[in-house]
Amino acid sequence: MRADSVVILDFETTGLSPDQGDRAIEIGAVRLINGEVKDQFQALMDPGFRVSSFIESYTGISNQMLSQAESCKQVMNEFADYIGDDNLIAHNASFDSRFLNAELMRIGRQTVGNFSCSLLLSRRIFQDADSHKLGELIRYANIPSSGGFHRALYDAQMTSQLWLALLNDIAVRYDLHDLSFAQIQKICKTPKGAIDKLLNKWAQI
DNA sequence: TGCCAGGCCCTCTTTAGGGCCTT
Repeated sequence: MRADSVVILDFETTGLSPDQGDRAIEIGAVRLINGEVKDQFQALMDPGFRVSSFIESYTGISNQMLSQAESCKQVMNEFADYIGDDNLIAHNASFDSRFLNAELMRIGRQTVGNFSCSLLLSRRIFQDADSHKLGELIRYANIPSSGGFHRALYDAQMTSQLWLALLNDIAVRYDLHDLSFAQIQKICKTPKGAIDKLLNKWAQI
Protein backbone atom coordinates (compact mmCIF):
# COMPACT_ATOMS: atom_id res chain seq x y z
CA MET A 1 0.00 0.00 0.00
CA ARG A 2 1.23 3.47 -0.88
CA ALA A 3 0.91 5.41 2.39
CA ASP A 4 0.53 8.71 0.53
CA SER A 5 -2.15 7.44 -1.86
CA VAL A 6 -5.86 7.66 -1.05
CA VAL A 7 -9.02 7.22 -3.12
CA ILE A 8 -11.89 9.66 -2.49
CA LEU A 9 -15.16 8.17 -3.68
CA ASP A 10 -18.85 8.97 -3.96
CA PHE A 11 -21.83 6.80 -4.90
CA GLU A 12 -25.15 7.82 -6.40
CA THR A 13 -27.71 5.18 -5.44
CA THR A 14 -31.37 4.25 -5.77
CA GLY A 15 -31.97 5.06 -2.09
CA LEU A 16 -30.47 5.10 1.37
CA SER A 17 -30.12 1.48 2.35
CA PRO A 18 -28.58 -1.52 0.58
CA ASP A 19 -30.25 -3.69 3.22
CA GLN A 20 -33.60 -2.52 1.82
CA GLY A 21 -32.68 -3.46 -1.74
CA ASP A 22 -31.14 -0.18 -2.86
CA ARG A 23 -28.30 -0.37 -5.39
CA ALA A 24 -25.51 1.85 -6.67
CA ILE A 25 -26.17 3.60 -10.00
CA GLU A 26 -22.98 5.66 -10.33
CA ILE A 27 -19.50 5.66 -8.84
CA GLY A 28 -17.09 8.57 -9.02
CA ALA A 29 -13.63 8.71 -7.49
CA VAL A 30 -10.35 10.56 -7.58
CA ARG A 31 -6.95 9.41 -6.35
CA LEU A 32 -4.75 11.75 -4.34
CA ILE A 33 -1.03 11.06 -4.27
CA ASN A 34 1.04 13.37 -2.11
CA GLY A 35 -1.91 15.75 -1.94
CA GLU A 36 -2.39 16.02 -5.70
CA VAL A 37 -5.17 14.60 -7.86
CA LYS A 38 -3.49 12.03 -10.10
CA ASP A 39 -6.36 10.21 -11.77
CA GLN A 40 -10.09 9.66 -11.64
CA PHE A 41 -12.80 7.03 -12.18
CA GLN A 42 -16.41 7.50 -13.21
CA ALA A 43 -19.08 5.09 -14.38
CA LEU A 44 -22.84 4.73 -14.47
CA MET A 45 -24.15 1.25 -13.71
CA ASP A 46 -27.47 -0.41 -14.43
CA PRO A 47 -29.08 -1.66 -11.17
CA GLY A 48 -31.46 -3.94 -13.09
CA PHE A 49 -34.64 -2.05 -12.20
CA ARG A 50 -36.12 1.40 -12.76
CA VAL A 51 -35.07 4.14 -10.36
CA SER A 52 -37.66 6.45 -8.82
CA SER A 53 -38.54 9.84 -10.26
CA PHE A 54 -37.11 11.34 -7.08
CA ILE A 55 -33.70 9.82 -7.78
CA GLU A 56 -33.88 10.85 -11.45
CA SER A 57 -34.57 14.42 -10.35
CA TYR A 58 -32.10 14.42 -7.44
CA THR A 59 -29.15 13.09 -9.45
CA GLY A 60 -30.03 13.97 -13.01
CA ILE A 61 -29.41 10.31 -13.85
CA SER A 62 -32.34 9.01 -15.90
CA ASN A 63 -33.60 5.49 -16.48
CA GLN A 64 -32.76 5.99 -20.15
CA MET A 65 -29.12 6.73 -19.22
CA LEU A 66 -28.96 3.67 -16.98
CA SER A 67 -30.43 1.40 -19.64
CA GLN A 68 -27.30 2.02 -21.71
CA ALA A 69 -24.87 1.53 -18.81
CA GLU A 70 -22.83 -1.53 -17.91
CA SER A 71 -24.08 -3.77 -15.11
CA CYS A 72 -23.17 -3.14 -11.47
CA LYS A 73 -21.13 -6.36 -11.60
CA GLN A 74 -18.96 -5.15 -14.49
CA VAL A 75 -18.45 -1.65 -13.10
CA MET A 76 -17.73 -2.72 -9.54
CA ASN A 77 -15.15 -5.23 -10.75
CA GLU A 78 -13.39 -2.43 -12.60
CA PHE A 79 -13.69 -0.14 -9.59
CA ALA A 80 -12.30 -2.75 -7.20
CA ASP A 81 -9.26 -2.99 -9.49
CA TYR A 82 -8.98 0.81 -9.49
CA ILE A 83 -9.06 1.02 -5.67
CA GLY A 84 -6.42 -1.64 -5.20
CA ASP A 85 -5.30 -1.55 -1.58
CA ASP A 86 -5.47 2.23 -1.16
CA ASN A 87 -7.11 3.83 1.86
CA LEU A 88 -10.53 5.37 1.19
CA ILE A 89 -12.32 8.63 1.99
CA ALA A 90 -15.93 9.71 1.53
CA HIS A 91 -18.25 12.43 2.82
CA ASN A 92 -20.37 10.57 5.38
CA ALA A 93 -18.29 7.44 4.87
CA SER A 94 -20.73 5.23 6.75
CA PHE A 95 -23.13 5.65 3.80
CA ASP A 96 -20.66 5.03 0.98
CA SER A 97 -18.87 2.20 2.80
CA ARG A 98 -22.18 0.36 3.22
CA PHE A 99 -22.88 0.52 -0.52
CA LEU A 100 -19.27 -0.27 -1.44
CA ASN A 101 -19.23 -3.34 0.79
CA ALA A 102 -22.66 -4.47 -0.38
CA GLU A 103 -21.82 -4.15 -4.08
CA LEU A 104 -18.42 -5.82 -3.67
CA MET A 105 -19.93 -8.64 -1.61
CA ARG A 106 -22.27 -9.40 -4.53
CA ILE A 107 -19.25 -10.09 -6.74
CA GLY A 108 -17.15 -11.85 -4.12
CA ARG A 109 -14.67 -9.04 -3.60
CA GLN A 110 -13.77 -6.75 -0.70
CA THR A 111 -11.66 -3.74 0.17
CA VAL A 112 -8.31 -3.87 1.92
CA GLY A 113 -7.69 -0.24 2.91
CA ASN A 114 -9.17 1.72 5.79
CA PHE A 115 -12.01 4.24 5.48
CA SER A 116 -11.99 7.80 6.76
CA CYS A 117 -14.73 10.42 6.67
CA SER A 118 -14.59 14.06 5.59
CA LEU A 119 -17.88 14.74 7.41
CA LEU A 120 -16.47 13.63 10.76
CA LEU A 121 -13.19 15.47 10.18
CA SER A 122 -14.99 18.68 9.16
CA ARG A 123 -17.16 18.59 12.29
CA ARG A 124 -13.93 18.75 14.33
CA ILE A 125 -11.82 21.09 12.21
CA PHE A 126 -14.50 23.41 10.74
CA GLN A 127 -16.49 23.66 13.97
CA ASP A 128 -17.87 27.09 13.09
CA ALA A 129 -19.52 25.97 9.83
CA ASP A 130 -23.31 26.47 9.90
CA SER A 131 -23.79 23.10 8.21
CA HIS A 132 -21.56 20.15 7.41
CA LYS A 133 -23.29 19.21 4.19
CA LEU A 134 -20.76 18.87 1.39
CA GLY A 135 -22.02 21.88 -0.58
CA GLU A 136 -22.09 24.12 2.49
CA LEU A 137 -18.54 23.11 3.46
CA ILE A 138 -17.29 23.88 -0.05
CA ARG A 139 -18.67 27.42 0.32
CA TYR A 140 -17.33 27.70 3.89
CA ALA A 141 -13.82 26.77 2.73
CA ASN A 142 -14.00 29.12 -0.29
CA ILE A 143 -13.38 26.25 -2.68
CA PRO A 144 -14.28 27.16 -6.30
CA SER A 145 -17.37 25.26 -7.40
CA SER A 146 -19.77 25.25 -10.32
CA GLY A 147 -22.53 24.03 -8.03
CA GLY A 148 -23.11 20.81 -9.94
CA PHE A 149 -23.53 18.58 -6.90
CA HIS A 150 -25.18 15.15 -6.75
CA ARG A 151 -23.18 13.55 -9.54
CA ALA A 152 -20.63 11.04 -8.31
CA LEU A 153 -17.43 12.32 -9.93
CA TYR A 154 -18.18 15.95 -9.15
CA ASP A 155 -18.96 15.20 -5.51
CA ALA A 156 -15.79 13.08 -5.26
CA GLN A 157 -13.75 15.94 -6.75
CA MET A 158 -15.29 18.43 -4.31
CA THR A 159 -14.72 16.04 -1.39
CA SER A 160 -11.06 15.72 -2.37
CA GLN A 161 -10.69 19.52 -2.35
CA LEU A 162 -12.48 19.69 1.01
CA TRP A 163 -10.13 17.02 2.36
CA LEU A 164 -7.08 19.01 1.26
CA ALA A 165 -8.57 22.18 2.78
CA LEU A 166 -9.06 20.38 6.09
CA LEU A 167 -5.47 19.11 6.09
CA ASN A 168 -4.23 22.58 5.14
CA ASP A 169 -6.20 24.13 8.00
CA ILE A 170 -4.59 21.70 10.44
CA ALA A 171 -1.16 22.47 9.00
CA VAL A 172 -1.64 26.25 9.29
CA ARG A 173 -3.31 26.37 12.70
CA TYR A 174 -1.23 23.72 14.45
CA ASP A 175 1.91 23.55 12.31
CA LEU A 176 1.14 19.88 11.80
CA HIS A 177 2.16 18.48 8.43
CA ASP A 178 2.11 15.00 6.89
CA LEU A 179 -0.40 13.48 9.29
CA SER A 180 -0.71 9.73 8.91
CA PHE A 181 -4.04 8.16 7.94
CA ALA A 182 -4.18 6.63 11.42
CA GLN A 183 -3.71 10.05 13.02
CA ILE A 184 -6.57 11.48 10.93
CA GLN A 185 -8.79 8.61 12.01
CA LYS A 186 -7.82 9.42 15.61
CA ILE A 187 -8.93 13.05 15.10
CA CYS A 188 -12.28 11.83 13.76
CA LYS A 189 -12.88 9.83 16.95
CA THR A 190 -11.84 12.64 19.32
CA PRO A 191 -14.56 14.80 20.92
CA LYS A 192 -14.74 18.33 19.48
CA GLY A 193 -13.73 19.93 22.76
CA ALA A 194 -10.53 17.87 22.94
CA ILE A 195 -9.26 18.61 19.41
CA ASP A 196 -7.10 21.61 20.38
CA LYS A 197 -5.41 19.67 23.15
CA LEU A 198 -4.73 16.66 20.91
CA LEU A 199 -3.34 18.62 17.97
CA ASN A 200 -1.26 20.94 20.14
CA LYS A 201 0.20 17.88 21.84
CA TRP A 202 1.13 16.32 18.49
CA ALA A 203 2.62 19.62 17.34
CA GLN A 204 4.98 19.61 20.31
CA ILE A 205 6.34 16.13 19.63
C1' DT B 1 -51.40 -1.42 1.17
C1' DG B 2 -48.06 0.91 3.55
C1' DC B 3 -43.77 1.51 4.90
C1' DC B 4 -38.90 1.75 4.49
C1' DA B 5 -31.49 3.06 7.28
C1' DG B 6 -27.69 3.64 10.07
C1' DG B 7 -23.82 5.88 12.38
C1' DC B 8 -22.48 9.85 14.83
C1' DC B 9 -23.23 13.32 18.25
C1' DC B 10 -25.47 16.46 21.49
C1' DT B 11 -28.11 16.94 25.66
C1' DC B 12 -33.07 18.94 29.10
C1' DT B 13 -28.22 11.78 28.68
C1' DT B 14 -26.44 7.04 29.99
C1' DT B 15 -33.02 2.74 31.88
C1' DA B 16 -33.31 8.11 25.63
C1' DG B 17 -34.61 10.97 22.09
C1' DG B 18 -33.82 13.57 18.24
C1' DG B 19 -31.05 16.18 14.66
C1' DC B 20 -27.53 15.77 11.14
C1' DC B 21 -25.70 13.65 6.94
C1' DT B 22 -25.68 10.42 2.93
C1' DT B 23 -29.39 8.88 -1.96
